[in-house]
Amino acid sequence: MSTATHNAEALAQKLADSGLRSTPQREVVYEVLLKKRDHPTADEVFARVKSGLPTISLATVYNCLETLVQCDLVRAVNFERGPTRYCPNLRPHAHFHDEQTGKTHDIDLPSELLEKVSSVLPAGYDAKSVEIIFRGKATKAAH
Amino acid sequence: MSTATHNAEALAQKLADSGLRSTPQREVVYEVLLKKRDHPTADEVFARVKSGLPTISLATVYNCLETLVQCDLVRAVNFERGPTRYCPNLRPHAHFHDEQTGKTHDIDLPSELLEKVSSVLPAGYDAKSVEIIFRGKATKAAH
DNA sequence: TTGCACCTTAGAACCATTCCAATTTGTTGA
DNA sequence: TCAACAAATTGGAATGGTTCTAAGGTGCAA
Ligand SMILES: [Mn+2]
Ligand SMILES: [Mn+2]
Ligand SMILES: [Zn+2]
Ligand SMILES: [Zn+2]
Repeated sequence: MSTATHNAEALAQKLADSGLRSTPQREVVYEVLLKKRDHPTADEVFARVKSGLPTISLATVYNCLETLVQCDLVRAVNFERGPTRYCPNLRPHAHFHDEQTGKTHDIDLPSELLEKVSSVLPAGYDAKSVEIIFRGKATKAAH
Repeated sequence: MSTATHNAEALAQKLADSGLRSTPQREVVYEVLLKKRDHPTADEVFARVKSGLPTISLATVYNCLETLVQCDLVRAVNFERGPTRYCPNLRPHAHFHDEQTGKTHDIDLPSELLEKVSSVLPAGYDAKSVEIIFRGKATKAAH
C-alpha cells in the first residue's frame, strides 16, 4: 500500500469522524502539505495542488485547509486573522485570547520560564523574540 | 508633574535615543495605549486619538504605532503581517520564523515544557491551545 | 429516480495595511 | 533671521490575503 493511499485513508477516516466527505481536492491538498513540510501559504498550496488537479480553485484550497485544521490534521501557524493589537506592557508576558469575548489578556511570565522556553532552541537558532499566545475561554475574566 | 507629562518625557527620551522627534501625534497615541490597556487595534487607537487630536490621520496612527514598537515602548501582539502558513506536524512543537529567509521551522517541544508553560495561567483561564513563536536568525538552518 | 445536502467554483467584495505624492513642521547653520 | 533641508503628517489610492456569494456539480439515501 502506497504512502499516498495510506494518507488518503487516514484522511477519509478523520473526515468521517467529523461527518465530512473525502474528496479529491481534500486529498490532494493534504498530500501537498505532507509532501513538502515548509509551512506553505494558501497561495503556495494552490500552486502546488494545481499540477495534480488543474481545475481546483483558490476558494476550494482555503476551504480544504480550514477543513483540515478543524479535523486536527493540520495546524494554522498564524491563525489570528484580525488586525494587529498593541500592548504597552513591557514586562515579560504572554497573551490570552478569549475566543468568546474577543478580548486579549496579559499573562505575567516568570522570566525563568521564558529562559526555559528559549533553551529548547537547537544550536544555530538565534531568537530575538518569543511570543506565547493562549487561546480559550476566560471563565472568571480578569480586567 | 502630571502622569501625562511624565509619560511624554519618557517618550521623548526614548525617541531621542533612536534619533526621532517627539510629536503631538506620537504623544497622544502613546497616551491612549497607556490609558486603556486592552490591546486595541490600530483602528481603535485611531478612534480614541481623534477626540484629542481630531485631524490626525489613520496613516499617522500606523506610523506612530510602528515607531513606538521600534522604540521598544509597545509590543505588537500579532505582528505577522503575511499570509497564514499551514503545518501538518501534529507533535507538540513551536515555530521559528527566520527573518532573513522568511522560512518557518518546527522546533520540537518536550510536552513537559508545554505543561509548565500552561501552568502559568491563573485560575479562570481555560486554554484550548498554546502557540509559541520565535523570531530571529537561523545561522545553521535546519530544514 | 429524485431529493437534498455537501462540495466546488469563479469572481466580487472586504478590510487591514502599505504606498504615494503633496503639504506641513521642525532643525540647522549661513 | 531666514533659507535650505530633513522629518513627519496627511488623504487617498493601491495592495493583497481572505471571505463571501451565487451558481453549478456530485453523491448518498429514501
Ligand atoms: Mn490580532
Ligand atoms: Mn504567516
Ligand atoms: Zn500584552
Ligand atoms: Zn509546524
